[in-house]
Amino acid sequence: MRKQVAERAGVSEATVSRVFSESDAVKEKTREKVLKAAAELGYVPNELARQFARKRSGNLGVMLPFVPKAKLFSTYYFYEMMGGISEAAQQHGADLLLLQRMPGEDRGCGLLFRQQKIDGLILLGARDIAEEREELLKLDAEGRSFAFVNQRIDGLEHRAVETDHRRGCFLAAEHLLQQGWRRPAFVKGPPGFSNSLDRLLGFRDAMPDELKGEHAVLQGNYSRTSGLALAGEAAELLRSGQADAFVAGNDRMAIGLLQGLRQLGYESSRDYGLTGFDDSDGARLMEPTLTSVSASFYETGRMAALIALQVQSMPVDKLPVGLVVRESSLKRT
Amino acid sequence: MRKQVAERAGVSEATVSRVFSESDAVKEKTREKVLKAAAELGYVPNELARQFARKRSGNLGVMLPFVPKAKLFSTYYFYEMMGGISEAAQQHGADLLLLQRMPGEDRGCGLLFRQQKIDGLILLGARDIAEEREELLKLDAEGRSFAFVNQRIDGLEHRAVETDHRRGCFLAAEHLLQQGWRRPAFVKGPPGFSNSLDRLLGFRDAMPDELKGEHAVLQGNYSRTSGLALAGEAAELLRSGQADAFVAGNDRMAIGLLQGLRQLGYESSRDYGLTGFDDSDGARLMEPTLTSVSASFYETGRMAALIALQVQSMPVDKLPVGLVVRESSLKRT
DNA sequence: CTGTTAGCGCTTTCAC
DNA sequence: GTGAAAGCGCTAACAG
Repeated sequence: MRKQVAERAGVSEATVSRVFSESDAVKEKTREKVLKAAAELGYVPNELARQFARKRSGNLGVMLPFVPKAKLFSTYYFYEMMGGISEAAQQHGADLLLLQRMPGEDRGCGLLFRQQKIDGLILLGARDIAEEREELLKLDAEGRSFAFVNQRIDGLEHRAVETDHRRGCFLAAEHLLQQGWRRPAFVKGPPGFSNSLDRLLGFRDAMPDELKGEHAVLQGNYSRTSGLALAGEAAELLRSGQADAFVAGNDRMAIGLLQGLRQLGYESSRDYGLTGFDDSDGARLMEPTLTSVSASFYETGRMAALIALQVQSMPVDKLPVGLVVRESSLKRT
Repeated sequence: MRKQVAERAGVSEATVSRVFSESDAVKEKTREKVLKAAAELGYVPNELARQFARKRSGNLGVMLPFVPKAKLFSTYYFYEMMGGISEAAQQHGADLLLLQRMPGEDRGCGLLFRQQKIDGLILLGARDIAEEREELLKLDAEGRSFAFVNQRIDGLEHRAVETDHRRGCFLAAEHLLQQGWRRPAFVKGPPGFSNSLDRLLGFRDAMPDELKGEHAVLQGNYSRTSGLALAGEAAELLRSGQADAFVAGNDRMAIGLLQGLRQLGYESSRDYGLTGFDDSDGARLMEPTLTSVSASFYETGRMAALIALQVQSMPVDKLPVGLVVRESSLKRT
């Protein structure tokens, strides 16, 4: 096939290759002849062969955490992130290979590189547990090109792209206080994710000295269900006056909490203040609408892709966040 | 590398290949020797070379429609579908290559096959427009292995996996009538998608004879915003008695409509009945919760993948749907 | 600028 | 069962 193109154009196969690689300088005249011949014969270079010869698959792997039925991270988060990743990949001519971490066997990420299935990798649900940290450190030591998202792992700061979780929850808590709520409590995400802690720290940053050590912390797991389950505890805090508002670690928990508290007769904005985090679609759908913190996950994904594709190294700063004020946190007067 | 493994195991390279291909019969003894040698040297076959030699990339392409900022399809729909696709792919040893159709240039799907980037393809946002139909018919004629989802295209029935949209809306409309609502109206999805029409037909199926030609139809585009925008028209129908309930083509429009009507003073279940379609997360979040039709998009995706991977041909039936009754459609007495 | 010549790492006949 | 040898379709020196 390529041979015929070469013949037809009166050049060697190598020249055909050059034309399609767009790399080497080829005389414009020759170029045209080759392109014409190729068009006439309907020739398209075989990417697979090209990848093989170049020893680069051209694929950017995206590793999803194993999400059984429960969605580990909100679909909104996922979708936005993928959008950014996809854009960056497209811009740099990479294809996206979607990988899913399996429950038992974790087919080490390193394998994917050694198999040459991918040139770069983005990890989406990375946790800071020994097992995983070890694997990633090894990957880094091997010089693999990868990035992960919204997670801090000692020694791998150059591979992490993070939103400013801390500042986000700071803004949320500060806003509640400004609204006149007196004793915010925090609804925390699961351990294993550094952002669970970071968000709590941001919340604390906003507390006045007399509350610094005093506020309540409820433990959830970022799911709506966990928020729902915490409603009883939350109601007790409200009843006893230990809290009059909640900064939730994410929207899903906030939404669950709101729904649970409603069943117990408490209405946000009237009886308590509430904020979420992520500015997900759900925040807009709620009644009342949920005050939240927007973090550009699209940009986060784009950034991670750029790092994994080695077109850019880590930015110095965390990605910015913004408070989105809606009804749930406003104090009805 | 492979050579060393061969030497160390005292066999030829061909045998090493055989062991890792798991295909040819190799004496158990030899097999063990090779595996041992490979383990000691940390040898892993290069997938890229293997794919090249086999002339099969092992990739299942998933083509997403171009979704600028507005999400063409709900993220829920997408996520579920991907789950099913991913499961099937994993089960059959295929990797997922995520493709995104670009706005202007549609880099024909055929190219991906000719480049050998993919062995099979799933189209997620296929529309029945001339341009697209033509491309797909050509693809089919070329004998490419692909499948698309929730769309009917003449001559490509064997490549489509569909939910029973018609029955879904039939169930929804029937339920409203049983609840005592007298004049349901339909909120239709955008043209170009056969399911927009199918859902309308299902709705009609449920209408008693005297309403068959009489019911109102509002035109939306499957987005929440479009539902919101239709609230004025809907309110007018309610006011004039031309309608007292709405069967929406999907949840997003139903949610938008519910929100819009609320602003105008109409409450679902009290002032009108309402159903959605998709049983998305949002349906559960609403207040009141939204009655909807659940369609197993997970299964849809799985099915499509099996077809695209040629492990199975089209099932005779459309995938089943189920009514999920929640508050929005119940007549308050 | 262009042609020649080796491979890339694996699969796959075809003998033995 | 196993080995030898011929590619797969392209890239990448190296000459000229």
